[in-house]
Amino acid sequence: MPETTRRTDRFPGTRYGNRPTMKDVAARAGVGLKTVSRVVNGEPGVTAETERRVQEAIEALGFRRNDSARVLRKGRTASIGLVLEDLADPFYGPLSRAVEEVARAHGALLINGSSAEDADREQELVLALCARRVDGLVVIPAGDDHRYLEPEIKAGVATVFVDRPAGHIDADVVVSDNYGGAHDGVSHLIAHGHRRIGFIGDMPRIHTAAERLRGYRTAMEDAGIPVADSWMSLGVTDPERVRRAAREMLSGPEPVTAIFTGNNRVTVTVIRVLAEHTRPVALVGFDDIELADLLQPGVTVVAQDAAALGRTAAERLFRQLDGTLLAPERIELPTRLITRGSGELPPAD
Amino acid sequence: MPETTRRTDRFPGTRYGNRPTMKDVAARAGVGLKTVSRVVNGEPGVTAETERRVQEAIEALGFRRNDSARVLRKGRTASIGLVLEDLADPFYGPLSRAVEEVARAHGALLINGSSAEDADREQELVLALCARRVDGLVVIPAGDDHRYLEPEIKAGVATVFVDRPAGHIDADVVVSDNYGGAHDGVSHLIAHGHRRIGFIGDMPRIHTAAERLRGYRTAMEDAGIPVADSWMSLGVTDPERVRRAAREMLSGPEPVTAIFTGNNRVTVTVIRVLAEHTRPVALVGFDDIELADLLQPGVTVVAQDAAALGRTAAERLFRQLDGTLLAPERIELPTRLITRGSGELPPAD
DNA sequence: TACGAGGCTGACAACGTTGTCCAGGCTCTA
DNA sequence: TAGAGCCTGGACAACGTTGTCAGCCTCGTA
Repeated sequence: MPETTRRTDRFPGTRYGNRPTMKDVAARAGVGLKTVSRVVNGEPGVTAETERRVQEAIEALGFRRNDSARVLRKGRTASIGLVLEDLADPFYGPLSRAVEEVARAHGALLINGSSAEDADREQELVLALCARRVDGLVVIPAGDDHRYLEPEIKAGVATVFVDRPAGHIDADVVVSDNYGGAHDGVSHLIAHGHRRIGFIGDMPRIHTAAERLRGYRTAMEDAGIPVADSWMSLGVTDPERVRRAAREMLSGPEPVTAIFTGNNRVTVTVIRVLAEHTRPVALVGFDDIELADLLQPGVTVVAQDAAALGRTAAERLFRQLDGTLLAPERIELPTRLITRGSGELPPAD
Repeated sequence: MPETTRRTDRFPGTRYGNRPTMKDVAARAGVGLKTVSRVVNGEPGVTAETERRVQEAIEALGFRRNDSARVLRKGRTASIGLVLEDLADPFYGPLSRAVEEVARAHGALLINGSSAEDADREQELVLALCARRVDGLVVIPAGDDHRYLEPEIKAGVATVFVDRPAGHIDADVVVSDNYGGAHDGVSHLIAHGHRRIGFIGDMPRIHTAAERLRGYRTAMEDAGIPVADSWMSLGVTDPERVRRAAREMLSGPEPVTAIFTGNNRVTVTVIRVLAEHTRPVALVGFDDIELADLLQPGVTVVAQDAAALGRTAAERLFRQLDGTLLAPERIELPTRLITRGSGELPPAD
């Protein structure tokens, strides 16, 4: 029975049960505490025979090093935090996975949490992660003021923002070329003869939404097409309202012949609306969606590389931790137009 | 400047930078260490005036409690681990999110990792989580021997397996009714007149795959239909081989008129094959897929409730931690047949 | 006025690990 | 054979926090 058994009496709430400690292992192996530490960490300076005895004791007691104590002593936790909007969103799965792979390559674990698009919850999560002393943070911001992070960053928490820039602080950020992608997508529709093109996107206070809107506006302007207010629907994101917005654009006095959708969720809903619609309407969506190629017609999209966003951000994070990184920077990854049919439909008035 | 500044000189590797500690806060506020602890933890027995002074010092120094030290002292980490196959798989997103929500409701953080369907990596991850002293583990097993977890469970790490049962140990497990779901799906095809029904699934050493295969076999048997070997393709999972397997079934001497697919990835590939195929072939797939309703025809599926799996497992985990839970149990959640068209096509010979 | 009760506060040890430093035993050489 | 140098092992403090406990101060009451 390990020496530490008594503990439970004093802390009935503990869940460690009676985990053996290095002290217990040392006692059983008949060696000093530090010798056990050396064996566990593969440090040199231990005879093969002593090592064998220690290993045997470890085995017998089922000892496992307590990393909390280790962290306390060493100062590094070898873990990083990832705060995103919603793990269940198919866009974030690959991103999260990419961050994890990079972390793994650096021997770090990933702690993550969903902000549910709520600024307070984002802050709560981030600060909880800081209290855990994660070495670094990858944050997909929900809020637009991140000054609360200043003391943390000053204290050495590496931080990289992804998908949207940080608010009111100077930090690394990795984003997609939202403006350029939207510009490409809308120009593509224009090149196929469309002039009355609708836009359905999120609230412009969200950075990505604002940039995509700007891409739409500029592409129209570049082509010399004045935009009617009724062609734009902003801040609309729940399916029911998207559906209504789409129907209005399609049936107004100046009905659109094409729609550009600002994110994957909107795209899916609009596809449903168009499926019920008799007149063919062209569609280009921001973000790729699964099975887009199997629909009739295939859905033309402006695709972001979610995995690349995550990978780039995580790599930058670890470069901050290495100390090989200098000033905060903004990195923009290109988007890719994937033509599948829906964006190449001619205007049908 | 906080007193702990010196630290950096001694441990140049540390990333804490110079984080103020409670000691620093105490010094600045002119109070004792324990008083700071009381304020930080909202314990009673502190005058309003003293509390104000402490809060002020906390603010000024940017202090944040070090949870590693707290954990070491208290014994509970208020974090749980989730080990799954691949975060990027759309099936696991909602599951992971559901686990997170339950954890959040219990004030715990979620640490997760992908095993990449590799048994060694699963073990490595699980043990790393145990070294962090997570309070509990939710595991979607990749390997089939979990005896390595015995000392951990004995030491008090709550453990729940999801989606597939644990190997060689007695532990809580939450699974879908894979057998029943597959039986329903295949019976549905039979009810629509099919007799030559193909099955494409994963290796039967994977529990879910074996159960689904059993559902297929039993449904056929129940209908008195002998199964030709050429109708079954097992252990096939990469797109190229699935494609080949499907084509062979469709063109053999006894061509199938319907296919039952064993998981979402297989289903997607088979949909692609059928899209190029002239003769209409019925299809029912295990697992729901996004946009399945928008394809022509809509894809009939046997849907699992991934979120419910995660939620149920996590709740059980916390009941283990509460101590309100008794013996390990196996919980089976029902599946649901969603008819959308592809499963209702009549046989076309 | 003296005394006890109760409210605040702080000193101290402990959580399990690792870095530092020293002791003792060995080998090797002059 | 003595001294230098190396190798192995252990004692001890420290990481930042919390539980225990004892001391002090104030207030009410006899």
